[in-house]
Amino acid sequence: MPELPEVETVARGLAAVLAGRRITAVRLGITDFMEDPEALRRELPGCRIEGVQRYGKYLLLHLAPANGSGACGCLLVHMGMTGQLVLEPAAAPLPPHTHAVFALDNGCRLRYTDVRRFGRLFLATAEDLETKLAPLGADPLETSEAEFCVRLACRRAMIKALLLDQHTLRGLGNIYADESLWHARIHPTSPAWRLGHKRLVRLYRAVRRVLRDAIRCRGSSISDYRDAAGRMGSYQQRHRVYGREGKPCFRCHAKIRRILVAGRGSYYCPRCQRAPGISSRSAPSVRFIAQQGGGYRARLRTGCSLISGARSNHP
DNA sequence: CTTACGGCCTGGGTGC
DNA sequence: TGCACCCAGGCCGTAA
Repeated sequence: MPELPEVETVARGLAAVLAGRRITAVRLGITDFMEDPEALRRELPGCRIEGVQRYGKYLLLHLAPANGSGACGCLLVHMGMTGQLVLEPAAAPLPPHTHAVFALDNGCRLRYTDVRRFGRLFLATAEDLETKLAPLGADPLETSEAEFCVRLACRRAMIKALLLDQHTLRGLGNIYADESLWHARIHPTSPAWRLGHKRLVRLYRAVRRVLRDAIRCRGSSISDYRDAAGRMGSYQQRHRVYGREGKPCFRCHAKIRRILVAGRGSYYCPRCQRAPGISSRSAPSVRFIAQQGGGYRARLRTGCSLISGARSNHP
């Protein structure tokens, strides 16, 4: 399940090798998950790959047109749950469920393999790119503590749902949301606005630490994930809660639980991550907000308006 | 507008 | 052996 760290790992792996390469041929298999397969077949051959970029969970291959004329395009790849984008010698045998093969001018090929076909392949114009990417929220690794808090502090939804919501923050998925909440000792069903500034800061730091560590480990390989060279990541060995139902918490040895939050299986420690509203001692609640006085709320208000203004000028 | 929820995509794994 | 069913995660439409 490629989330931010996995897509970042793939993007880095591809950027090193793909920059400057030309696509010589395109071969497609099952195309029902591509928006316009004909456009891929028609437009891609001859294109030069200018660069590779990650945006949330999207991978962007920036393209220069075949003969130097015409509009620049961008191949947008979302790897869904089981997508793999792998660069390998053209002679390697193609694994099952390979649905797109891009031959390159250096004898290598880039293949897209996806068992579930929950991924997306899309040839985008600058305009398409704007439509797709502008609504996405902030990148947790490029966001300041203040902006992170402002985006969440005025929301009434459950914190786990918000971490998963790509319009609030881009790049987090189920694994890293759960891991971050464990590190920050926050219960997944806590309403965001009840967390208070202190916990939001803790969450901000946890999210960034988890994502950075996961990138360092080249991502988590739960089932299908492989990097651009076809290698597994190793962050699954560092998972503290994800997939560990019934096993002891690394901090307190309580049994990890699994509940459904926002329709997703969510793992947490019932002792370290207290349910909201149960312990009046630890709940931030109304008293906390009252203590902060108008200053805190005023900062939220101005912050919110700043954000909504800044939202429209994404790349 | 915000939030909650259900359904959809697909096929591997499980249990009978 | 075969079959039905559950589930994964992102995203979208709908309803409150």
